[in-house]
Parts: sequence; C-alpha cells; structure tokens
Amino acid sequence: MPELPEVETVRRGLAPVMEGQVIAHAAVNRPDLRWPFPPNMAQRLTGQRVLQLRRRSKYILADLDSGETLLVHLGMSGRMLISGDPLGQFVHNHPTPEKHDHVMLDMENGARITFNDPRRFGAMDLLPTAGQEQHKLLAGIGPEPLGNAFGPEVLRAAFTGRTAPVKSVLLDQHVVAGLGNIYVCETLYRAGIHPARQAGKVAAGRVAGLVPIIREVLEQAIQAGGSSLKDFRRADGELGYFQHNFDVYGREGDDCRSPGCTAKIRRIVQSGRSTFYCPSCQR
DNA sequence: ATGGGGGCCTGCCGGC
DNA sequence: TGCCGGCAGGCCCCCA
Repeated sequence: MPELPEVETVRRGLAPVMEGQVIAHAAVNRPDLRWPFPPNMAQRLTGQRVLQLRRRSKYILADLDSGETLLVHLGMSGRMLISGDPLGQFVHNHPTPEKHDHVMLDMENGARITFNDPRRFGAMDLLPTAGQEQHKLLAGIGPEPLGNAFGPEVLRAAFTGRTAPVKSVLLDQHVVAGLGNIYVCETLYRAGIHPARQAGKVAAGRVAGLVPIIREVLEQAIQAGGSSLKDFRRADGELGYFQHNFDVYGREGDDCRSPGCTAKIRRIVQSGRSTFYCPSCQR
C-alpha cells in the first residue's frame, strides 16, 4: 500500500505524539510479521524515549535513547493509528483491540500507537542507531527523491544500457527510494513516457525531465495526505485524498484527461503488476 | 549483472 | 447465500 507519500504522512501524524515521549509500555502480540521480531522487542522498547521520528524511503525510523532505532515498514496493508487523546484533538478515545493489531506502543502522554497489518507484509526490527545505514534492509537503497542527492545524473546512470522497462527501473528501490506502483504510473503519464519502453532507450532529455516530475508528484501527494484506496489511513485515522488526482492509476477504460486526447486509459501487466497508461500520450 | 517470476498473507469484489 | 478466481499500494529470493 504505502509508498513514500503515505509513509511520510504517517510519520508526520505520529511525530507530535511520539517525539520526545517515553514508551511507557510496549505490547507485542505475535512473534513475527514478514520476519521474526528481534529478540525481546517489547522489553527493548519499553521505557525508551523516542528522540526523533524519521523516514528513509518507505521505512519509518524511531531513534531511541538506548542507542537503538526502531525500524517499521508498513508493507501493503500496515497502519499505525493513534488512539487516546494526548493533545486533545483525536477522535478515537476508547480503543478496543481489533483483529491484526500486532504491536501497541503506549506513550507516557497517554497516546497509544497501534500497528495493524492484515496481510503481514510489514516488518519491524531494532538496529543500532550508529551505522544503521549498514542494516540489510537499508543498505543499497537509492537517494531520497526529495533530497539533494537525487538528480538527473542518478537516473542517467541507472537508465544507461538497461533493457528493462522504464517502469521496472523506477520501481527499483536501489535506483531511487520510495516510488511504488501508483506514483510510477502517474510519473510516467506526466512525463509522456510509455511504461514498457526500455529504460536505456529513453532520450537523455526526457530522463532528466523525470526528476522534477517525480518530485512534483510526490510533493503533491504528500500535500494531499497520501492516497487512500482500501487500506491506507493517516495516523489520525483520516483518509488521504490524492487518489482523486490520479490521471491513470485505476482508471482503465476511462478517458485520458489530457486536453484534446480521445484515447482511453489502458491497463497492462508488467512483472506481475498492473500498469496504467495512455497509449496516445505516452510513447 | 540483469530481468523475470514466485511467494509471502488476508480481505474484498464480481461472477455464477 | 456460497464458492472461486482475481486482484491489491511491497519486496526478498531464486532461477536462467
């Protein structure tokens, strides 16, 4: 589910009730998600102060004063919901544990953070804050698309000589961090690039042009609080609304929104995943 | 190295 | 109503 904008939306929602706060109690209701939890995870979380809540790619990272960092990935269906009323502004006051509530963090300020994930493609781990970039899941991830390390030369290098479809290369987290199925489709539509085109055959100017488009799509989606299809909720339980701004994703058979274009949006399957595009606007 | 496919899970929706 | 196939925002791992 969650791509960079959704994860960033969750992080922003959690930060006001988690940063600077002590985890008074952590409850872990099963031994694993996608992978086993680290040994004694509940004990290693309980009593720790959250110094900072960060995001790297699609991971949420909570630095603890124990010198460890809690890493959280939402997978396809993961949510982190706030309950309780620490700041006097949240609706969900009396939570009853629900199915698939796997981990709960009770903060000193009275907020409860519940990690719920029906499909359990999500993950949690604890890693040393120092040298965390060596962690298996973080090592080799490409630059943040909204950061200074990302630019035309990054894509140029990744695209050159590649016969894989441009869509696959943009989905590759080693190339650039945080893009998923939705935002790659939307990016390629705005760029006018056919998703099946071989990456190495995209003209240099169009490759460079992808950079500001990727940033624009992601920034607009963050501004909208992410996209809510089925599962995604912000940390306060509200829906994101960027799904109303999709040009192609999920719009198979609908009219292309480009002025003057009479084509219908198509869906194809690439590497087992749906791709939506306009056959007329994207070449 | 690179590209493609399988698999991990649950839930929902449409068709019969 | 119920069953079945297909589909879903991710990503590791294995194979050719």
